[in-house]
Order: sequence, then structure tokens, then C-alpha cells
Amino acid sequence: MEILEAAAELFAARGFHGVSIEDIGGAVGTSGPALYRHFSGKEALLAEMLLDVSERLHAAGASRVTEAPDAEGALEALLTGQIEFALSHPSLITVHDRELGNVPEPARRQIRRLQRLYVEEWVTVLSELYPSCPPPRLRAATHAVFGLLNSTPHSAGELPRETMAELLRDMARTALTAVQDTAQNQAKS
Amino acid sequence: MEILEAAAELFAARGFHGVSIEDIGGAVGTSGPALYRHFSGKEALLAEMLLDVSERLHAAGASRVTEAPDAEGALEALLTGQIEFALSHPSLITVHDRELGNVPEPARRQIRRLQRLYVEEWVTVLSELYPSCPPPRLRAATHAVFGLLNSTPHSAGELPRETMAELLRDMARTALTAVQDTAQNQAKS
DNA sequence: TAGCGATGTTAGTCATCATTAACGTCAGCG
DNA sequence: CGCTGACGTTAATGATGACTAACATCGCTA
Repeated sequence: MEILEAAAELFAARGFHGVSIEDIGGAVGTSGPALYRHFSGKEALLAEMLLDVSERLHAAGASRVTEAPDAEGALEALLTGQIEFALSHPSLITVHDRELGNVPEPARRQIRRLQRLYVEEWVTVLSELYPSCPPPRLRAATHAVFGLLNSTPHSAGELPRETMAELLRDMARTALTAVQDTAQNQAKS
Repeated sequence: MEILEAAAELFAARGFHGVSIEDIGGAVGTSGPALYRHFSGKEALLAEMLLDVSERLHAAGASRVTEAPDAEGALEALLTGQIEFALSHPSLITVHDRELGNVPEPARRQIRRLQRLYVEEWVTVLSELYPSCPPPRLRAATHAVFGLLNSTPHSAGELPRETMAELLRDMARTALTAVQDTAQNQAKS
């Protein structure tokens, strides 16, 4: 929906509370209250936006993973999917990890659930690649990789898209090989 | 200052516009307008907060780097400094890269300048380690590493602090070794 | 001890904003 | 033709919130 696109840009730039219904309306050529024909309110709009993102990430991840022949392939698929999304929709990525707190409760739980599932997809794949690594460590590593990949909005335009995608993929893949290096510290404690 | 600490927590949790002057006052035991004895306004408060963070990061980075014997040591110092800061002040980190847009213009430029200087410290050190890498690529890699290190607020409590610090350091260090792998692609294009 | 400067307090004031009301337009279809 | 439902529009309305005013308190020092 065009409205959600525009709202994402605005939310990413100024934050949920920094954007008025008028602003969003203005961005799509209508004025203000027209949006209530499409969304029951500002928070509902945000909820739908985040729900959609979480679903897309989770679903894309799931399908890519089950299609992969082995764990390495699955990781590759997850990386590619996340990078693709992050490069294509930087503002959605930004809003997705900033504004969960502004989603009202029925939807918030569901979004959290999808996010958790998505993280667990990564953790499952990583568990297979690094069986000696305890899951909490893999979870932390996963969040770190998300941070790395989602840095995209901060370095927009520094590099051509394909180059950027490769750089991120290489850095992420390489970073993950470090996850077991100090695993002994974790195991012995 | 206690006020800035409290405000940072609140801004990190709900965003600049999602926090009222009353909220901040309440968090430090006074009520609302008392804050105007210490700051000329809400935006000025944010400006001071971000300016302070940028200065601390930049200054700490600079001093650590000049003390280091070689480029490897300098990178190590930068990593340690950033990780230390990110683990100690997660909400400042969060606010620092979310709310620049809400800082009014005289101060914004200065914060941007400090941020740029800080990034350039990293790029300079990395240039020494990977001379064949063009600076834009190193800049993108630096932002990616920041993203990785600043993932801390998202994985709070998953691991004990020391373990987390080591994991982040190892992942970041390792990720950076990937920066030259595909550098040929960049060089030949 | 009188006065002052720093710091709070409570009660406005004035904007902004989400949301609703009341009122068109108009395409499609009976 | 005339209705209906989708979609917009421009006024309220009612909160909330930043900021200011007017008025304490109180430690300090002349």
C-alpha cells in the first residue's frame, strides 16, 4: 500500500510520535483524516506495517531455509534474504526495530512472536553449523549480525548496491565464524 | 548529570517525541518545568546529550589511537573503547543514532562533525591495515561494525558482560578481515 | 539578619494533534 | 434515474504537551 510506504519513510526519519496524521496524508496527496478510511488509527497503521514486515522476513526466511540442501546453504539463504530486504527497504528495517514499543498490545505480542521465530530460524541453522555453541551465544551473535546487516540505512549511497550486498554478506559470514572461537570460555563457565 | 541519564533511558525507550518534559522531571523526582532551570528547552537537552556522547566517543577514540604502537593496536583500542561504551551506556548509544534529526541546527552540525571525525578515525586506522581498500568501502565497513557492536541493546542479558564483550570484539575483528576479500571487485569497477 | 541566587512549585497559555462529525462526489448498478 | 458504498473534504472537539509566569524555599554571604 502506498500509504504504508510513505508512512515508513516518515517514521524512519522523524519517529512515530514526530509524524502527524496530516503529514502522512500530505505525503500521499490526500489531506489528514482521509486515512481513517483505510486504518482505524495511527497505532493500527504502525501495527499493520510492523506485522507485515515481520511476516515477510519470517516467511521468506522459512521458505528459503527449507529449500536449502544443507546448513551452509540455509545460512547463505538467510543472509541473502535479509540483505535483500535491508537494501530494498531501509526505512522499514529502521522502523521495525525502533517502534515496536509504540504498537498497542494485541498486535505487539504477535509481532514479537514473529521476530522471535525469525531469530530462532537463524539460531537453528547456526546450531547445526556450530554445535558446540550454546544457544544464548548464538542468539547474541544473530542480533549482532542483524545489527551489521541493518547498518545499511547509515551508509546509504557509499557503495553501489551490489558491492554493498557482497560486502555485507562477506562480513556477516566471516563474523559468524568467530562465534565459536571463544566458546570454550562460555562452555567452561 | 542525573537528568541526562534519565532522559536517555526514556528517549531510548519511547523516542524523543514520545517523552514529555513531565516524564523526565518525574524520573528525577522533580516535576516538569523544574528542568528549565537546567536546560533552555527539550531540544537543547537532547542536543547537549548527543554532543556529550559524540565528544566522548571521539575523544576517547583519538587518545586511544595515538597511544597505540601500531595500526593493529589502534584498531584494538577503538574496538575496546566502542564496546566498553556500548555495554555501559546502551541507551545513550541508542539515542545517539536515532535522534540526531531532532536536534536543532546550530548543534546538529557540530554533532555530525564529531560523528564524522570518529568514523574517520576508524577509516584511517583501517586504511593502514588494508591499504588496497578504497575509503568508501572502509566507511561502509565501519558503519557495519558499529551496527554489529551497537546491537547490544537488542541482546541485553543474553550473555554475561565479559563474554558479550569478547564475542563482539571477536566478531567485529573477524568481520573486518573480510573487507578486502572482494576488494578486487571494487577496484576493477 | 537582610538579601540574593539557585532551584522548585503550581497555574496558566497557546500549539499541535488524533480523532470524530457532517457533509460532498461519483462510479456502478438496480 | 436514483441509490449506495467507497473515498475525500473541511470543521469541530478534547487531550496532551512545551513553555512561561508568579510565587515559594533556602543556603549563603555581606
